[in-house]
Amino acid sequence: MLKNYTYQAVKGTRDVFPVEAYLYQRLESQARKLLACYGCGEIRTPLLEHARLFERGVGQGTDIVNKEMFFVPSKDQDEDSRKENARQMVLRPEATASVVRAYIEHEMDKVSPGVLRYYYIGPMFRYERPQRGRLRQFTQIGVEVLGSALPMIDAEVIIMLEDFLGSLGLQHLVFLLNAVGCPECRPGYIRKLQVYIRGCQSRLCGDCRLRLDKNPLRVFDCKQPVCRELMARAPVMQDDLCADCALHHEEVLSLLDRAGIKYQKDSRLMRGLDYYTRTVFEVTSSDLGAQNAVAAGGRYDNLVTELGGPPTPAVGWSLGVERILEILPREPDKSRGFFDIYVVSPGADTTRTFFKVMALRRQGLRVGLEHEPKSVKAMMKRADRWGARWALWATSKNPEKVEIKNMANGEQMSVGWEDLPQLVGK
RNA sequence: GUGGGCGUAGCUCAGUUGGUUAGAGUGCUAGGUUGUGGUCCUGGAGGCCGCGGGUUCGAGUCCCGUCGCCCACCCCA
Repeated sequence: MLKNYTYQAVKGTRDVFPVEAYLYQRLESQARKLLACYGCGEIRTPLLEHARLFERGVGQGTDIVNKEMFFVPSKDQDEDSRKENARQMVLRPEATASVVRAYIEHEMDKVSPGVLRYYYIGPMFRYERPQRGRLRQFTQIGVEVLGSALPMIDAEVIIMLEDFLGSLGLQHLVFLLNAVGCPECRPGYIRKLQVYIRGCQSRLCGDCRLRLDKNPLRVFDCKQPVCRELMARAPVMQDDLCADCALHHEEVLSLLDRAGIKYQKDSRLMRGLDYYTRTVFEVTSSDLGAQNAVAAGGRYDNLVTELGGPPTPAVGWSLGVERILEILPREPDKSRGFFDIYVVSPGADTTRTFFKVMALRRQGLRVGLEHEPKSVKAMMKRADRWGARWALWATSKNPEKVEIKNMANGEQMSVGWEDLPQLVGK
């Protein structure tokens, strides 16, 4: 809107002002509280990682590393090597690989033997075309549990997620579950699937013909009616699970049943990341647009060795904070209660009032004070808009006393400055 | 990367087949109420109609370009 140059937020990023930031804070503190009950400790890994980590960890064939990474050129490269080396660092597109990297790098299996439970909260970056429910910078809350292959851990992690989503009072959620096998049984299944798909290749859409060789499992995700219909009769992984995977899956299901978790088995559910084994799951919401996944996760028993660590089975999930916020029931009054006290008239001695207010703030009261006040009427309006609980007048006659009005019921009284903390205190 | 839609007060949007001074609601502001908010009434401020070019006597309106936003595909949280 300015003449020549306008500064605006980078595409796919958003500014969050206090009213909305408050919603983030509440969601995050709820998550921290609940996850701590499950024994998860917070882990903070850098937003910057080497591209190699995700190429190896998430997988070369995935969109996330193929076309969605934000590359960060580093400063100390000379011009000649810049082009090549520019691919070295990226803003993290997800955090599982980072957590595993940190786990291996710090030899946590030796530092703290046993099952380790971590959670993280923070921004992720993916270079995608923005749309509803899809930002280039978005926030994830995630959990990673390392060190156990027991089905009970799968169940625990899933219950944790269910518990959290349930505590938010979200409606219209669907919990999808699948088993995707392991290196023992998956390759055989994929060959079988390819044979089936090849059989009806001519009827598939163009995209799916390409997927056939690159990643046949993705054909299950296709939304074309023709492909869906054909894939409805395709062989499913579940019938080809090896004995261990089948048993594991059964036990997870039985635990979830006993926990009273409602889920749908979905043999078409294929996570888009290469590292998943055995249990995968996804929570979707019909209140969102096309990007309807609220949370997703699964078991990744081979990722730690893949990244050079000791054999360490693991499970985890992550959820999209912005997507949660979008479907969270909105409260009508957003900025209610921002101030405990709002000064509508500083009186004759404004400096004195200034320091009185400072003293109240040091005692933990949230006090609003305008240094260039308008008419009292206007100030009252502001006090109301901020949702202040009390409006305050400093009186010129008696500087030790103030007039104070309860904004909720209109009652007004005269008290000393020193009485305020007790009167107003929560 | 591919489609489709949309850019007009801070915000949500009207704006006739091109026509002279671009509107409403909300918000902001001042007053009605000589320190008192949430209702009501009255006044005021606030717009190069995204940007650039073209057609025309005349463009918010038509054409071209460009930038931006949104939605969908793809993919995912």
